[in-house]
Amino acid sequence: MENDNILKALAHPVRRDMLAWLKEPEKHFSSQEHPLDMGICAGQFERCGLSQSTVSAHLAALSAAGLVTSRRVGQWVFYKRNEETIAAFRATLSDL
Amino acid sequence: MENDNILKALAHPVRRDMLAWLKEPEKHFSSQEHPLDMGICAGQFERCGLSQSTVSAHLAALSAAGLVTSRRVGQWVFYKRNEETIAAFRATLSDL
DNA sequence: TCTATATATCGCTAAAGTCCGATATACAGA
DNA sequence: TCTGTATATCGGACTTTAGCGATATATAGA
Repeated sequence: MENDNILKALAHPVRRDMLAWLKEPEKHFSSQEHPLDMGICAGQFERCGLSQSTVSAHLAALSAAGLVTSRRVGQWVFYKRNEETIAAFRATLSDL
Repeated sequence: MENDNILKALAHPVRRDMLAWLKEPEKHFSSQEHPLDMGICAGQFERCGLSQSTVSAHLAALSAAGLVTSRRVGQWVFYKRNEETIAAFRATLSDL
């Protein structure tokens, strides 16, 4: 659990938005065809206005930091928050 | 209270070290000539191994983020943690 | 096997961040 | 006013990050 990757990942507003959206899927991704409890598929995040390749890179950064998990199902990749890592990170910030 | 500046400031290991050192001044800055409760003067942070100008820039980043306060006394500038901002930031991270 | 869709990766450019030495500014004290 | 010390700012080199379009890969379905 390296805090450095996490803090670098959080140092970008788009990635923070993505994490925040994932916190309330039913609120932000009701348009998704797939059931929300599978996670949110990557394409949904293009709503941030950036290109597909850039969105993919942001998701990869969140994933590398351990802030989200991903799972491929068919042609889609579904993302979910990784609450364990997030909670652990928050705990380390208690003694910031 | 701009979270963006704070997270960007925290996204650098040297600046996190600086903040951590300031948490226990007696532990890390016992060599300082001035009383520790005035704060820690900028030069003390050059122990990180970076140049004076770079250290000054890092301190400026921390200050711009509101994570530290600074006070000039004579030719020195003393830095202290800004616990209010830090606590408020930690609170916002509760709903990360 | 062919086509269509979703995602990842590549190659590139632009912008931002990091670092340094040199210089400027602020202050103290002679 | 002059000198010495502490800190800040400037200018430039270098690295990293962010963004894009194009292409590659993975999968589904005909």
